[in-house]
Amino acid sequence: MPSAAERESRRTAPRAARRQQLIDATMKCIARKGMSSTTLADVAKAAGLSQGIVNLHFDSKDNLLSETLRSLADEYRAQFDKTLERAGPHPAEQLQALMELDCRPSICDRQKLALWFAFWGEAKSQPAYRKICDESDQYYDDVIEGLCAALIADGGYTAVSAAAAANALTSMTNGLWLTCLISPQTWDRHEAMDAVMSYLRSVFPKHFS
Amino acid sequence: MPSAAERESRRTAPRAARRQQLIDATMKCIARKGMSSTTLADVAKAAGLSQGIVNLHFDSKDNLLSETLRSLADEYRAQFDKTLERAGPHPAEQLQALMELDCRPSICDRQKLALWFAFWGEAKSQPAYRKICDESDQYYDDVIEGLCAALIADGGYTAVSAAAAANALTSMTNGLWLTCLISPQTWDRHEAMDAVMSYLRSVFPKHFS
Amino acid sequence: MPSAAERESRRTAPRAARRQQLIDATMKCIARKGMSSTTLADVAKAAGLSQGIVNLHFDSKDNLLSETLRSLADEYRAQFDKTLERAGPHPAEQLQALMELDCRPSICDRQKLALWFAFWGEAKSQPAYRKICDESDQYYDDVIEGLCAALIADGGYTAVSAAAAANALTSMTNGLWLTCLISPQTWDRHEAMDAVMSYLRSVFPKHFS
Amino acid sequence: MPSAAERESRRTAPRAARRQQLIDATMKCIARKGMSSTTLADVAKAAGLSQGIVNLHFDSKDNLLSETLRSLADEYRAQFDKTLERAGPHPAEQLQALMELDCRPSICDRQKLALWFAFWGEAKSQPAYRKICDESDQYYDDVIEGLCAALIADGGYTAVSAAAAANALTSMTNGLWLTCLISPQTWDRHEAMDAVMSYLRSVFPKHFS
DNA sequence: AATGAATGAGGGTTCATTCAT
DNA sequence: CATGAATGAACCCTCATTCAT
Repeated sequence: MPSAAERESRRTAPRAARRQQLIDATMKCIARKGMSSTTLADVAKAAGLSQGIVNLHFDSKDNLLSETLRSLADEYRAQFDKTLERAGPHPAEQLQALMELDCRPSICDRQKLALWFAFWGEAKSQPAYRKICDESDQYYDDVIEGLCAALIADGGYTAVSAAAAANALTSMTNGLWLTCLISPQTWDRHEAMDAVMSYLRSVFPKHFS
Repeated sequence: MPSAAERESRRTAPRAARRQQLIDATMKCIARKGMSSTTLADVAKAAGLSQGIVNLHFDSKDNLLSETLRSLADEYRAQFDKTLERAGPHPAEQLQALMELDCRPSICDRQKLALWFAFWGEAKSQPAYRKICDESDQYYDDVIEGLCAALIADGGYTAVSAAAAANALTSMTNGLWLTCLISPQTWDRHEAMDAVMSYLRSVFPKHFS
Repeated sequence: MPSAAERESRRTAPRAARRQQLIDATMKCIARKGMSSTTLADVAKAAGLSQGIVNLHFDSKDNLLSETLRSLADEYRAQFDKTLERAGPHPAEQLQALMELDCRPSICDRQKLALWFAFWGEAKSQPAYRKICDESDQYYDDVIEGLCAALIADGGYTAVSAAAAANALTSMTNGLWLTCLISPQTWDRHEAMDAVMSYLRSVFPKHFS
Repeated sequence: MPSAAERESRRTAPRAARRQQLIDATMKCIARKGMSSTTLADVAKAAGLSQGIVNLHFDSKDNLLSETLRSLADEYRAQFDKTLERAGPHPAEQLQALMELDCRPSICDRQKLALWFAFWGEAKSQPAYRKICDESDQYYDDVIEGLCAALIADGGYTAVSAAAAANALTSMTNGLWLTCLISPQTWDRHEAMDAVMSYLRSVFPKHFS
């Protein structure tokens, strides 16, 4: 006889699993067909489930999409934090590791990027999306600006402020993603990383030789 | 009484004028409601015309959207070329002028950016959009890489290739646009320009003091 | 200076010509695309004229279609009467001539038959069509029944009434048209005429050896 | 409580039942309003169901119409075969039974005939319709020609070929239907049958006294 | 008399949502 | 929980009709 905890988990764990299964299916559909062509029927079929399943678990399509974006954002954040944690202790190492993360295939593949841009494309008119993105972005900016500030303090650089450097770096990775999405055939992972490193070398020459 | 030329234009020009009127209305709608919520009825109403007008002039919604993107791209290109032409003769001046263009209100306002991101969001699944974007992007890359190459040759810089610099610069402006779209309250035109200039100063110190 | 009659004809004759031109175009369209797919734009284009022309000359589509049917019916009637007139004096000759008319290419071609069946297909729900058809049909039946009666009187046939024979004959030609329309590849003009003649020979053996 | 078979049929049979229900509604609408005035909204309302139901079960209006014609053709064929089967063993009996079938109210009523002519009216421009009609017609022709051949062999008739007789007979019934549709007030079931019998008596006098 | 741009009602179709099973 | 048939609002698109030129 299952314990109360077991019963609880048996009731909730599958529920969470179903939700994730549907979110995964949603991601696949949006990446493949685009946001405006993705229907709940597509999602259900991609998940191998029945028509009404989405409304059962997410109440509405809007909600499913928001949760999908949140899942996408959480996934990125987890990788961000793990990368930061596993990098060496020095700010330069950490900064480089974060830049490399954004060029790594697990982040920078057209499937994933299509998702990000799909949501960004609706962000202006969907405050809910903007809010989800904004929360994390704020955090990333703070972290990167902190790392830049540490390098500036350490190296005695005077040509650039921490804010400007952080701004430039995060913009650069976002912009590189766009090229990867629009012109995949001219895009090259190493050239992208080169561009970022060229900035780091120029701005923080003592740390990135 | 209209001249022959006027009479001629009255028969032909209105056609182009109507199309532009509808494209403008489409832009307004997409910026306001998002791509997936924009209906032909919205567009017609925004243009102050009747339901069937769009299909009369564009045959299909798909075509209207493609033409809208093309118009958006043409408009940017016109500004790009004009900026290049009006800038001083020196590559450094031209490069800075182009970077400033991307931060200027006529380009970098949330209305316009929402449009760009709306189309980029569908680009993966709509090859037609990708193609339109790609054509111009190729050209911009070539121009900017050429300017960077000129600076490198002139200044004897060795730390960076022209390709990497161009890549970094265009990515940066694209990325700055995203911040402007997503986090308008934390976005600042001068900080954005600062970030770009910090890169130029670092990479081409002799030209951007 | 034109006389009143000339002025009149100048004003009306072109008008009649335009109407016939549009009716001809309508026939072509219905035969080619079917009644339910024929639009006024199709008709105007087939006539080499402009969009609004039909409503100018016929007020409405319904009216154009009715007039087209009337024109079709008139054309058949003219041929019917001419055939009757040109046939020899004997009822048997006249009857055979009329039967041959219905198998002649000028009547029995798929283009024309498609028109007839298109109107018959709408006849149940369009009393106007039924009325137009009915008027002539009445007349044809009378003529043919009269000829049959003459033959019966002349030949002393007792096996069949004039009404039944007329009924059988007109039905047969109508039915042969259907085969021509539906199964054109198995249809043969001479076999069709054979079938009709087989009836005439059997019923009126003294007249059709 | 439903048996397993009933439960099974409740999941599958309703699907076929719904389709037939919609086909019946379509027939009613076409007979009443004509083919070109029949909308899916009409059909749905006639079936007592909702707007989207037709596309749910038939995917498109075109498909619904084709299936309706097929149903109409199948229904006729079933009656044809049943008539053949229930008639006596002699070819003459069978032939007469088939001719009587075509004059029987279950076949030859204006509702049904309106349907047939509606489809024939579009047959020229809709090969799909022509194909459906053609298939069965081929079969009917073969059967009737076979019966005529048997009679000719049996009676030693020389005046007519089996093909011509079959051709004449089927044409006649089709033609009689047209009169029933167009001139219902002058149409008489017995006169129609008389016309057919007059042919049979004349051509096959030994079998139809 | 003729044009053809414009209208807007109404068509077929899609799809988020509901609900009986 | 899950299904999938059913709904009906709203979409894109067509087209008969109007009207300024």
